[in-house]
Amino acid sequence: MTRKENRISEKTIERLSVYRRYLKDLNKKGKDRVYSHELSQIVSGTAAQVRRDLMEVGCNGCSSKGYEISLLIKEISKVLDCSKKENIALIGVGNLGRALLGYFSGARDNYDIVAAFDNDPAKYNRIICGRRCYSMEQLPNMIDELKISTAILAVPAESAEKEAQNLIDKGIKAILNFAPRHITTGSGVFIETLDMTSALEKAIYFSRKNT
Amino acid sequence: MTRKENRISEKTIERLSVYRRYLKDLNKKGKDRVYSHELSQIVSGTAAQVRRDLMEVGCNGCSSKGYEISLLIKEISKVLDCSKKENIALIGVGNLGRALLGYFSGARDNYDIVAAFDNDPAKYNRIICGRRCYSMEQLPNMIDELKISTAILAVPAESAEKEAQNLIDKGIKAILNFAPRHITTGSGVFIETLDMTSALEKAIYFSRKNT
DNA sequence: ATCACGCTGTGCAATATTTCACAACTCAAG
DNA sequence: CTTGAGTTGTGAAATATTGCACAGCGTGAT
Ligand SMILES: NC(=O)c1ccc[n+]([C@@H]2O[C@H](COP(=O)([O-])OP(=O)(O)OC[C@H]3O[C@@H](n4cnc5c(N)ncnc54)[C@H](O)[C@@H]3O)[C@@H](O)[C@H]2O)c1
Ligand SMILES: NC(=O)c1ccc[n+]([C@@H]2O[C@H](COP(=O)([O-])OP(=O)(O)OC[C@H]3O[C@@H](n4cnc5c(N)ncnc54)[C@H](O)[C@@H]3O)[C@@H](O)[C@H]2O)c1
Repeated sequence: MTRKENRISEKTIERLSVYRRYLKDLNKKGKDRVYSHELSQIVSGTAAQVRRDLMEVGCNGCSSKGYEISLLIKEISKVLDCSKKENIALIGVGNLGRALLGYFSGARDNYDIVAAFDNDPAKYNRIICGRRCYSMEQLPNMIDELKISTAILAVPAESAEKEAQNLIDKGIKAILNFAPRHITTGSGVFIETLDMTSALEKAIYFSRKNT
Repeated sequence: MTRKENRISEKTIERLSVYRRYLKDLNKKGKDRVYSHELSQIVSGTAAQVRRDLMEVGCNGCSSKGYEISLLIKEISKVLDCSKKENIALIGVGNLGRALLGYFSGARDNYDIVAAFDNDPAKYNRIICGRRCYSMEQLPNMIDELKISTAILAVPAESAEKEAQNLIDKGIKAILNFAPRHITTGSGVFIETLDMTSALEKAIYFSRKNT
């Protein structure tokens, strides 16, 4: 029994999130069982890959009848979710930040953007999309008070590294970064950068290269 | 000499885009040469990987002096860019769409969101972030007229598949999709889905699992 | 009861991607 | 000129990820 636990890969975690969202949809539509080949279509993979992913959450499938949807949702959630609702902080309430705030605050079961932060005094104490915008000075207190461990970073590229380091210093454990900057971290903090520009340039490239 | 050309991988294309952005920054700062190990830091890879990526664009490095930045930018651009400026369409001018429009229209060298489309009549003909919003009926004409081959899709999840198919039917060759839906396509159309929700859920998951 | 069918779980093969490691090269200093 | 430090280009190894294929099982039809 080494220290190296059964670690689920990043790719699998992403797919589990996608499966769950789809399963919740199916559930609402009244469906109660699903086959691996149905799930495979929504992630453009194979049925085998789906079954492998689902094995990671403690394999519930039954031959010939597929997987029970509500059970699957429960098992995936047991892996993805914390026991209590997760509090998220948004840093940078600009054009993108506001859209994210409107999208992610409230309405989700397992997490919620509970506070927004900006360094523009004009925004302090304003309520934006139902959430109050605080000054950066209030960040440490709020992190402690609300037990925030994950942050969304939507500040300009120039400030991204500085603010990321700031977040890490204050105890944040994961950052979803929208600034087009790679963020280096020695610590065990998880950083996911969603780089829309490179995604768009990739799309443009393949618009010419495919078929 | 088979039909199977020297195809550059998706991952490499993404990194080339990131390198180029960084190189342009360095260039502005007056730097004129760069080593592979410097570039490796901004993509959290190894120097060897960077050198491999750069070989794909026609290896320009010189031992002991590294790569010449302006040449590298030129060579990467030769791979990533089309000869003329690429015209992009935005479908869905909601909260996210407006942010994207503000961010991606104008100011870029090699591409530009030139037109926005929505199915909400209240938005028709309004100028948003400097770009006119058209009705969906005008899409085919604009695609032909402006030779648009890449589109950004920012419509609600329920409409995403339908509108994607619509785009494909009208001749679009690549789609950057922000709706949390997988889009299936038999044809050779390139589809990149940026799923912010699964990215956030991944971050939340690893906020607990790291270290 | 039996059989055929279709699905799951999984060992193993196949790919894809990354890293290692080193020969070859450049340059500056002595 | 020679040496040494430092870098590139790249074959080969190492990993990571995916796909194949089949045994085994549950189900419904006969
Ligand atoms: N808008 C988009 O669609 C889009 C697309 C791709 C990438 N991005 C990236 O997302 C980030 C945000 O983009 P945006 O369009 O919302 O920019 P924005 O300029 O509209 O908003 C930035 C916000 O961050 C605040 N801010 C600046 N420095 C700060 C700091 N040090 N601490 C806290 N807050 C700070 C500003 O006051 C402002 O409210 C940028 O890095 C941008 O490159 C945006
Ligand atoms: N806002 C965010 O930060 C965010 C984050 C993650 C994902 N998304 C996804 O991005 C997409 C857009 O999000 P949003 O917040 O901008 O939504 P939104 O409701 O603000 O905007 C949607 C826009 O699309 C238009 N529209 C609807 N159906 C259309 C159709 N068939 N053809 C053309 N236009 C149509 C609407 O009129 C509206 O203007 C959604 O799929 C959402 O799930 C958004």
